[in-house]
Amino acid sequence: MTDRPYYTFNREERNLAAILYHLLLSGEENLKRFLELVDHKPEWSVDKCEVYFEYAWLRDKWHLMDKEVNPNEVKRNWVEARLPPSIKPPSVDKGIRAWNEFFGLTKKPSSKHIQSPANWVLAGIHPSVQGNAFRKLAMLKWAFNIKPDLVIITGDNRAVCVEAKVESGAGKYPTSKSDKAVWKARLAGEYIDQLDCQRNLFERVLDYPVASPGSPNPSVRFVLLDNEGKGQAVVKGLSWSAVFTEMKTLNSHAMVKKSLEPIVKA
DNA sequence: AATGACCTATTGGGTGATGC
DNA sequence: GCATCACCCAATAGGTCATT
Repeated sequence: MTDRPYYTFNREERNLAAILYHLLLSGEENLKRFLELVDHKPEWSVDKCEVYFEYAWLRDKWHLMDKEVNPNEVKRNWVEARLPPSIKPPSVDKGIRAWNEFFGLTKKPSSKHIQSPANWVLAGIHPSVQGNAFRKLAMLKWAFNIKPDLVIITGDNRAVCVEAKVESGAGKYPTSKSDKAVWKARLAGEYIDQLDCQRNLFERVLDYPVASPGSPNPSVRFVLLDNEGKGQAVVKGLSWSAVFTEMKTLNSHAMVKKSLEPIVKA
Protein backbone atom coordinates (compact mmCIF):
# COMPACT_ATOMS: atom_id res chain seq x y z
CA MET A 1 0.00 0.00 0.00
CA THR A 2 2.90 2.34 0.68
CA ASP A 3 4.99 1.57 -2.36
CA ARG A 4 4.55 5.12 -3.62
CA PRO A 5 3.69 8.38 -1.87
CA TYR A 6 0.15 9.65 -2.21
CA TYR A 7 1.24 12.94 -3.76
CA THR A 8 2.24 11.06 -6.90
CA PHE A 9 -1.38 10.10 -7.64
CA ASN A 10 -3.53 12.56 -5.65
CA ARG A 11 -6.48 13.76 -7.77
CA GLU A 12 -8.14 16.01 -5.19
CA GLU A 13 -8.43 19.56 -6.42
CA ARG A 14 -8.68 20.98 -2.92
CA ASN A 15 -5.24 19.53 -2.23
CA LEU A 16 -3.72 21.42 -5.15
CA ALA A 17 -5.57 24.57 -4.15
CA ALA A 18 -4.27 24.19 -0.59
CA ILE A 19 -0.70 23.89 -1.85
CA LEU A 20 -1.24 27.06 -3.86
CA TYR A 21 -2.68 28.75 -0.78
CA HIS A 22 0.43 27.81 1.17
CA LEU A 23 2.67 29.20 -1.55
CA LEU A 24 0.74 32.46 -1.87
CA LEU A 25 1.34 33.10 1.83
CA SER A 26 5.01 32.01 1.77
CA GLY A 27 7.91 34.24 0.93
CA GLU A 28 7.52 37.72 -0.45
CA GLU A 29 7.20 37.23 -4.17
CA ASN A 30 4.57 34.58 -4.76
CA LEU A 31 1.44 36.64 -4.13
CA LYS A 32 2.81 39.45 -6.28
CA ARG A 33 3.64 37.00 -9.08
CA PHE A 34 0.21 35.44 -8.91
CA LEU A 35 -1.56 38.79 -9.19
CA GLU A 36 0.59 39.61 -12.21
CA LEU A 37 -0.36 36.29 -13.82
CA VAL A 38 -4.06 37.18 -13.62
CA ASP A 39 -3.49 40.81 -14.72
CA HIS A 40 -4.75 42.20 -11.45
CA LYS A 41 -3.14 45.38 -10.17
CA PRO A 42 -3.72 45.53 -6.42
CA GLU A 43 -4.76 48.73 -4.70
CA TRP A 44 -3.06 47.69 -1.48
CA SER A 45 0.56 46.59 -1.08
CA VAL A 46 0.71 42.79 -1.21
CA ASP A 47 1.49 42.50 2.50
CA LYS A 48 -1.84 44.18 3.27
CA CYS A 49 -3.80 41.83 0.99
CA GLU A 50 -5.97 39.14 2.56
CA VAL A 51 -5.95 35.59 1.16
CA TYR A 52 -8.74 33.11 1.91
CA PHE A 53 -9.29 29.41 1.19
CA GLU A 54 -12.96 28.31 0.77
CA TYR A 55 -14.43 31.81 1.02
CA ALA A 56 -17.75 31.61 2.90
CA TRP A 57 -18.07 35.30 3.75
CA LEU A 58 -21.82 35.48 3.26
CA ARG A 59 -22.63 32.48 5.43
CA ASP A 60 -20.50 33.87 8.25
CA LYS A 61 -21.81 37.42 7.85
CA TRP A 62 -25.31 35.98 8.31
CA HIS A 63 -24.15 34.22 11.47
CA LEU A 64 -22.62 37.48 12.71
CA MET A 65 -25.99 39.20 12.43
CA ASP A 66 -27.07 37.18 15.48
CA LYS A 67 -24.99 39.60 17.53
CA GLU A 68 -27.27 42.47 16.54
CA VAL A 69 -29.85 43.81 18.98
CA ASN A 70 -32.66 42.56 16.74
CA PRO A 71 -31.20 39.91 14.43
CA ASN A 72 -34.49 39.06 12.74
CA GLU A 73 -35.11 42.65 11.74
CA VAL A 74 -31.57 43.08 10.44
CA LYS A 75 -31.71 39.82 8.47
CA ARG A 76 -35.13 40.54 6.99
CA ASN A 77 -34.07 44.00 5.86
CA TRP A 78 -30.80 42.71 4.46
CA VAL A 79 -32.58 40.14 2.30
CA GLU A 80 -35.41 42.40 1.18
CA ALA A 81 -32.92 45.04 0.03
CA ARG A 82 -31.53 42.45 -2.40
CA LEU A 83 -34.80 41.11 -3.82
CA PRO A 84 -36.08 42.01 -7.28
CA PRO A 85 -38.68 44.79 -6.85
CA SER A 86 -41.51 42.55 -8.06
CA ILE A 87 -41.08 40.17 -5.12
CA LYS A 88 -43.17 41.10 -2.08
CA PRO A 89 -42.70 38.74 0.88
CA PRO A 90 -45.21 38.88 3.74
CA SER A 91 -44.96 42.04 5.87
CA VAL A 92 -43.68 42.10 9.43
CA ASP A 93 -47.17 41.88 10.97
CA LYS A 94 -47.74 38.52 9.26
CA GLY A 95 -44.98 37.03 11.41
CA ILE A 96 -41.68 35.26 10.91
CA ARG A 97 -43.16 31.89 10.02
CA ALA A 98 -45.11 33.33 7.08
CA TRP A 99 -41.97 35.04 5.82
CA ASN A 100 -39.98 31.80 5.92
CA GLU A 101 -42.80 29.91 4.22
CA PHE A 102 -42.85 32.43 1.37
CA PHE A 103 -39.31 31.27 0.53
CA GLY A 104 -40.25 27.62 0.40
CA LEU A 105 -39.58 26.48 3.95
CA THR A 106 -42.90 24.70 4.10
CA LYS A 107 -41.98 21.53 5.98
CA LYS A 108 -40.48 22.93 9.16
CA PRO A 109 -40.41 26.71 8.96
CA SER A 110 -39.06 28.47 12.01
CA SER A 111 -41.41 30.81 13.87
CA LYS A 112 -38.53 32.34 15.82
CA HIS A 113 -35.74 32.92 13.30
CA ILE A 114 -35.56 34.56 9.93
CA GLN A 115 -33.95 31.64 8.11
CA SER A 116 -30.93 31.89 5.89
CA PRO A 117 -31.50 32.09 2.11
CA ALA A 118 -29.09 29.14 1.98
CA ASN A 119 -32.00 27.03 3.20
CA TRP A 120 -34.68 28.29 0.86
CA VAL A 121 -36.41 25.46 -1.02
CA LEU A 122 -36.85 26.29 -4.69
CA ALA A 123 -39.87 24.03 -5.15
CA GLY A 124 -41.73 25.74 -2.33
CA ILE A 125 -41.10 29.38 -3.18
CA HIS A 126 -44.35 31.31 -3.42
CA PRO A 127 -46.05 30.54 -6.78
CA SER A 128 -46.29 34.25 -7.64
CA VAL A 129 -42.52 34.23 -8.23
CA GLN A 130 -41.82 33.21 -11.84
CA GLY A 131 -39.36 33.76 -14.67
CA ASN A 132 -36.55 36.28 -14.14
CA ALA A 133 -37.64 37.04 -10.58
CA PHE A 134 -37.42 33.34 -9.73
CA ARG A 135 -33.98 33.12 -11.30
CA LYS A 136 -32.74 36.07 -9.24
CA LEU A 137 -34.17 34.60 -6.05
CA ALA A 138 -32.45 31.30 -6.74
CA MET A 139 -29.15 33.06 -7.39
CA LEU A 140 -29.44 34.88 -4.06
CA LYS A 141 -29.91 31.52 -2.40
CA TRP A 142 -26.91 30.01 -4.18
CA ALA A 143 -24.78 33.00 -3.23
CA PHE A 144 -25.10 31.72 0.35
CA ASN A 145 -24.17 28.16 -0.59
CA ILE A 146 -21.18 28.62 -2.86
CA LYS A 147 -17.66 28.89 -1.51
CA PRO A 148 -15.09 30.13 -4.04
CA ASP A 149 -11.91 28.08 -3.63
CA LEU A 150 -9.51 30.99 -3.28
CA VAL A 151 -10.24 34.67 -2.77
CA ILE A 152 -7.69 37.46 -2.50
CA ILE A 153 -8.90 40.80 -1.16
CA THR A 154 -6.56 43.31 -2.78
CA GLY A 155 -7.92 46.66 -1.63
CA ASP A 156 -11.07 48.64 -1.03
CA ASN A 157 -13.75 46.94 -3.09
CA ARG A 158 -11.20 45.00 -5.13
CA ALA A 159 -10.60 41.26 -5.17
CA VAL A 160 -9.53 38.18 -7.14
CA CYS A 161 -11.87 35.16 -7.08
CA VAL A 162 -10.38 31.83 -8.16
CA GLU A 163 -12.31 28.66 -9.01
CA ALA A 164 -9.98 25.65 -9.13
CA LYS A 165 -10.68 22.49 -11.13
CA VAL A 166 -8.64 19.38 -11.89
CA GLU A 167 -10.70 16.88 -13.85
CA SER A 168 -14.26 18.16 -13.77
CA GLY A 169 -15.41 21.33 -15.47
CA ALA A 170 -17.28 24.24 -13.94
CA GLY A 171 -20.72 23.10 -12.85
CA LYS A 172 -24.24 24.34 -13.55
CA TYR A 173 -27.10 25.25 -11.22
CA PRO A 174 -29.58 23.93 -10.33
CA THR A 175 -27.99 20.54 -9.71
CA SER A 176 -30.71 18.22 -8.46
CA LYS A 177 -33.25 16.55 -10.68
CA SER A 178 -36.18 17.99 -8.73
CA ASP A 179 -34.81 21.53 -8.80
CA LYS A 180 -34.24 21.30 -12.55
CA ALA A 181 -37.89 20.35 -12.98
CA VAL A 182 -38.91 23.33 -10.84
CA TRP A 183 -36.60 25.57 -12.87
CA LYS A 184 -38.36 24.62 -16.09
CA ALA A 185 -41.83 24.89 -14.59
CA ARG A 186 -41.12 28.44 -13.38
CA LEU A 187 -39.74 29.45 -16.81
CA ALA A 188 -36.45 30.57 -15.32
CA GLY A 189 -34.47 30.15 -18.57
CA GLU A 190 -31.02 28.64 -19.06
CA TYR A 191 -29.24 26.94 -16.17
CA ILE A 192 -26.69 29.11 -14.36
CA ASP A 193 -22.96 28.55 -14.77
CA GLN A 194 -20.99 28.16 -11.54
CA LEU A 195 -18.80 31.13 -12.49
CA ASP A 196 -21.89 33.30 -13.06
CA CYS A 197 -22.98 32.43 -9.53
CA GLN A 198 -19.64 33.66 -8.25
CA ARG A 199 -19.96 36.89 -10.21
CA ASN A 200 -23.46 37.35 -8.82
CA LEU A 201 -22.07 36.87 -5.31
CA PHE A 202 -19.51 39.64 -5.64
CA GLU A 203 -21.29 42.05 -7.95
CA ARG A 204 -24.94 41.81 -6.92
CA VAL A 205 -24.85 40.57 -3.34
CA LEU A 206 -21.59 41.88 -1.87
CA ASP A 207 -21.87 45.13 -3.83
CA TYR A 208 -18.50 45.11 -5.53
CA PRO A 209 -18.74 47.43 -8.56
CA VAL A 210 -19.72 45.63 -11.77
CA ALA A 211 -17.00 45.76 -14.39
CA SER A 212 -17.86 46.79 -17.92
CA PRO A 213 -17.19 43.99 -20.42
CA GLY A 214 -13.55 43.84 -21.45
CA SER A 215 -12.45 46.24 -18.74
CA PRO A 216 -8.67 45.89 -18.31
CA ASN A 217 -8.80 46.52 -14.58
CA PRO A 218 -12.08 45.25 -13.09
CA SER A 219 -12.84 45.51 -9.38
CA VAL A 220 -13.09 41.75 -9.14
CA ARG A 221 -10.98 39.54 -11.37
CA PHE A 222 -12.57 36.11 -11.88
CA VAL A 223 -10.17 33.26 -12.59
CA LEU A 224 -10.76 29.67 -13.69
CA LEU A 225 -7.71 27.63 -12.70
CA ASP A 226 -7.55 24.21 -14.40
CA ASN A 227 -5.40 21.99 -16.61
CA GLU A 228 -6.30 23.80 -19.83
CA GLY A 229 -6.10 27.42 -18.68
CA LYS A 230 -8.50 28.62 -21.36
CA GLY A 231 -11.03 30.54 -19.27
CA GLN A 232 -14.32 32.01 -20.50
CA ALA A 233 -15.66 35.27 -21.89
CA VAL A 234 -15.24 37.36 -18.74
CA VAL A 235 -13.29 34.78 -16.76
CA LYS A 236 -9.52 34.77 -16.91
CA GLY A 237 -8.07 31.33 -17.64
CA LEU A 238 -4.98 30.05 -15.86
CA SER A 239 -3.36 26.62 -15.90
CA TRP A 240 -1.87 24.80 -12.92
CA SER A 241 1.43 24.44 -14.74
CA ALA A 242 1.59 28.18 -15.52
CA VAL A 243 0.91 29.17 -11.95
CA PHE A 244 3.15 26.61 -10.22
CA THR A 245 5.98 27.36 -12.63
CA GLU A 246 5.89 30.94 -11.37
CA MET A 247 5.81 30.10 -7.65
CA LYS A 248 8.99 29.93 -5.55
CA THR A 249 9.19 27.00 -3.12
CA LEU A 250 12.39 28.00 -1.32
CA ASN A 251 10.89 27.94 2.18
CA SER A 252 8.51 25.06 1.62
CA HIS A 253 8.65 21.53 2.94
CA ALA A 254 10.41 19.17 0.53
CA MET A 255 7.12 17.44 -0.22
CA VAL A 256 5.79 20.59 -1.89
CA LYS A 257 8.62 20.61 -4.39
CA LYS A 258 8.22 16.89 -5.07
CA SER A 259 4.47 17.25 -5.49
CA LEU A 260 4.85 19.99 -8.03
CA GLU A 261 7.68 18.46 -10.08
CA PRO A 262 5.36 16.76 -12.61
CA ILE A 263 3.28 19.93 -13.01
CA VAL A 264 5.96 22.60 -13.28
CA LYS A 265 7.35 23.32 -16.73
CA ALA A 266 11.06 22.62 -17.07
C1' DA B 1 -17.21 15.65 -25.88
C1' DA B 2 -21.10 16.99 -23.34
C1' DT B 3 -25.08 16.13 -20.61
C1' DG B 4 -28.01 14.03 -17.16
C1' DA B 5 -29.18 10.55 -13.57
C1' DC B 6 -27.68 8.72 -9.62
C1' DC B 7 -24.49 7.96 -5.87
C1' DT B 8 -21.33 9.05 -1.74
C1' DA B 9 -19.36 12.05 1.61
C1' DT B 10 -19.87 15.97 4.07
C1' DT B 11 -21.71 20.23 5.95
C1' DG B 12 -24.90 23.82 7.93
C1' DG B 13 -28.53 24.90 10.59
C1' DG B 14 -33.18 24.41 13.00
C1' DT B 15 -35.93 21.91 16.70
C1' DG B 16 -36.71 20.16 21.01
C1' DA B 17 -35.19 17.46 25.12
C1' DT B 18 -32.05 17.60 28.78
C1' DG B 19 -29.33 19.24 32.63
C1' DC B 20 -27.42 23.05 35.16
C1' DG C 1 -32.34 31.43 31.09
C1' DC C 2 -28.42 29.14 29.15
C1' DA C 3 -25.44 25.37 26.69
C1' DT C 4 -25.27 20.94 24.75
C1' DC C 5 -26.89 17.08 22.34
C1' DA C 6 -29.26 13.96 19.01
C1' DC C 7 -32.05 14.16 15.28
C1' DC C 8 -33.72 15.73 11.00
C1' DC C 9 -33.92 18.42 6.64
C1' DA C 10 -31.68 20.38 2.87
C1' DA C 11 -27.82 21.56 0.62
C1' DT C 12 -23.08 21.16 -1.69
C1' DA C 13 -19.14 19.00 -4.77
C1' DG C 14 -17.66 15.72 -7.49
C1' DG C 15 -17.33 10.78 -9.00
C1' DT C 16 -19.23 7.01 -12.21
C1' DC C 17 -21.94 5.45 -15.80
C1' DA C 18 -25.20 5.67 -19.68
C1' DT C 19 -26.88 8.32 -23.35
C1' DT C 20 -26.66 11.59 -27.09
